[in-house]
Amino acid sequence: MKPETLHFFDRVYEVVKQIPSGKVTNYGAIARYLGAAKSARIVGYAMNASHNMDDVPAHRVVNRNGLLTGKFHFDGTNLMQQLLENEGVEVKNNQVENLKDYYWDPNEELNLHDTI
DNA sequence: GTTATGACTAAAA
DNA sequence: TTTTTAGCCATAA
Repeated sequence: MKPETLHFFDRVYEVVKQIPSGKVTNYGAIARYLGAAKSARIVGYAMNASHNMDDVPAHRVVNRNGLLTGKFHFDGTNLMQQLLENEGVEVKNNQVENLKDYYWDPNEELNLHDTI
């Protein structure tokens, strides 16, 4: 298959969609999974455009520090935090507690990229 | 076509 | 230790 034919955004969405409930990941991990380790910013940019796609759980993607950087892009003031807490993720002051415990790495969990 | 920006990250001070 | 700088590359203007 030729992933190059797909836009970067679409690949990001496919990965984000596969994040299990109650788990979170960071932009760098997704970028690395797509083969662009140093282009984490593009992943975040893709998330910004993901608002049109309801299937993309953007709230499960946080920055490397576990900080909910995209919180202000959600409708509600603390909608992103509530969504995570609703899934069992402990969030405190816009930051995920025990991030290492909730962390989900596509490179570790998704050995194959046939899903796309 | 060139410039600016960003839901980031890693390295340097 | 914390703060700043630089790199990254796809959109937008």
